[in-house]
Amino acid sequence: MTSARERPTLEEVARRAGVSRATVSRVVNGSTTVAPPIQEAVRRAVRELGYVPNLAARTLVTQRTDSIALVLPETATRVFSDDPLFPGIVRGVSQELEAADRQLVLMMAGSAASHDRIERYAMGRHVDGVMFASMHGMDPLPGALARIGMPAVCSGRPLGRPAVPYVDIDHVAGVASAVRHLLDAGRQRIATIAGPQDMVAGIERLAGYREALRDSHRRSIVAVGDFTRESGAIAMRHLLDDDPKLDAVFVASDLMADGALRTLREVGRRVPADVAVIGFDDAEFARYTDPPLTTVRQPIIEIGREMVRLLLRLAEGEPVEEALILPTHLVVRDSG
Amino acid sequence: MTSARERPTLEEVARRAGVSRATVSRVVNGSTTVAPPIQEAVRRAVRELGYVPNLAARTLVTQRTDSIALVLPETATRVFSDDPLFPGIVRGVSQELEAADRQLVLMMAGSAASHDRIERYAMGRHVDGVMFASMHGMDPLPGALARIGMPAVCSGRPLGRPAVPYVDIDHVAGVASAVRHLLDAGRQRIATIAGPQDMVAGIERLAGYREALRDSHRRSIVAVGDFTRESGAIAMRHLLDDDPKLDAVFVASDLMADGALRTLREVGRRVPADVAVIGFDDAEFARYTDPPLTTVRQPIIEIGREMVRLLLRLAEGEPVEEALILPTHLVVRDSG
DNA sequence: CTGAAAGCGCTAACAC
DNA sequence: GTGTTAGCGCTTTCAG
Repeated sequence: MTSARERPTLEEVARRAGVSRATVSRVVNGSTTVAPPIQEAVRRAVRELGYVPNLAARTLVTQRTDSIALVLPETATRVFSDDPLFPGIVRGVSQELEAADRQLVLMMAGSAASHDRIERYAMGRHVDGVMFASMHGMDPLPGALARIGMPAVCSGRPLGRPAVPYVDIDHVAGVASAVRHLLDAGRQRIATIAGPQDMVAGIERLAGYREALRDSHRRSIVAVGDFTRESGAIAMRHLLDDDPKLDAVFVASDLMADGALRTLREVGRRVPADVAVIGFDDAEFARYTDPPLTTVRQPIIEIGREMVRLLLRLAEGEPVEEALILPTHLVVRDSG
Repeated sequence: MTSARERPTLEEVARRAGVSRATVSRVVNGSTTVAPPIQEAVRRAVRELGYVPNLAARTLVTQRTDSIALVLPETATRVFSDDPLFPGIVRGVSQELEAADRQLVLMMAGSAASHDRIERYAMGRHVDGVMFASMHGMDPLPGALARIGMPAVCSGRPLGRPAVPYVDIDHVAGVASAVRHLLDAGRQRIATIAGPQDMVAGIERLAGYREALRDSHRRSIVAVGDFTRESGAIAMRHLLDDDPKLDAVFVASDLMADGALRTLREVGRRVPADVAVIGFDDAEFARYTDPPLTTVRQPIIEIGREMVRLLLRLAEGEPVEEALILPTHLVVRDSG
């Protein structure tokens, strides 16, 4: 079915068209400095031979591939779970890359082995730049790439000293707006379900909560989840055990908030009458939960787009800001 | 931040280690025929210089990239929608590729421009092989790739004369088992919600339905959706308009079946008392619909894995079967 | 406007 | 075991 048919090279096209390799190269790459009749002859030869340029050869000399990687340090299962973050980032990135006529190469690194493979891939200059999203812990890869001159950017401030530019949102301000809203509504015991503490979004949102509560002299009531719906449901139970009288909970993601809502329903607490719930993300489904979720909106698609813009400028050698912090805002619905 | 720092080449490493390029190449590629002390010297030079092989150069001579593309001719939005097919395929493919230590590059082609870009990418030998899933209409790309000797496989029989090997399921048999189940339960008026008629899964499942009904001399009642939940809900309304007395419906995907369930609930029909519903896919959520969905299970992860196996053998030049048809089986739950 | 020639960085025979 | 050498297929000065 698939034969190892010899592929024609520039050389052969040139011979057939009766010109030099250089001329064929010019025509193939759309140079205008070639006489029309010759252009035509070359094009015909290309067509007849079914010539397709060898990208590796081209890359070797031009030092560019016109493709950009987006690496998600997660398993495929996780990336394709119901977490709305991944689709949002990918959509934003796709849109912007499309506009720049660059190929998006999506890579998932759920294991150490795949992380290594991606490292070789990116360090080997198989792409012109690399974007990271959903990073855990202190991944040395962005820094390593930057060190060898490979453009790299992150979504979410990298933990540790940021070695590459990043775009993130103002987590602390976002959480503050949520907590303030709860306080204004007269809530007394405000708990939180935090995200994983190896991710900056988890850490910052918890910090934001603590800070906001400290300002109003309340005590923190904390449970930690991992951004999945299930972990939210479980965390809510813990919270209820810890303080049966809590009357509000700020949840670090809508998915976890949905899980929390389920638990509250199961134990017979009314939302928002007994317990107010505020999520984070403003995921599509937050409008359809029962009751619809009050949540902190983050411009997730915009994050994807900004990453691309940053990366392309970096690749052009232009100076770029160290960080781009996008604003969030509270979307009030029925849950709190 | 990112400097265009000169990257060391084999040459420089060789000079520093006081050996030849060939020796460095051997060490880097793990050849055992190098004396241990020299190996050590080379490794040190590599480390000190931060040498990383240039993949384009390597590819140019070896003619391989160790990466494989999975192209999904859909927009990112669609790929990351709630359709469980994409995650399943990607998971199966990832697992198997991981085992083979190949890099997966995922490409989405939601527009004509991106389809073109992918064509250049694949034809240009940026990858060692290409897998296609979720194909619409008669895409010429798989055939074009095969023609230039680039290994390619599809999931789902390509429309038209298949130019490349493919793995698919036995749609007709799967549907037949569902319809037979309905018949055995004494259902009289069995309708169907078909999938899009530009996709083989849509076409075949409808054909299976027609065939099964013809055998039992019933009349067909057909509405067509596009595999989304929403289209299932709408199609169900049409069906009810067409034949208010229908007492069963075979739906070509679980997502559409879920939409149909919603419509039935809205118009006050009980499932399965008034109307039996059978879906297709055995998606995870089918267990949690109200009522839980009877459905035709297809081994979706296995499809992904088999695609990879086929592709790798193809790439090795081994002979492969034209098609691999995986079995389905009915999973009976409460809906019908 | 076109061609000749010099590599891009690497691997793989083939000598030594 | 290790080095020498000849390219892989392309772009890009530089002449003409």
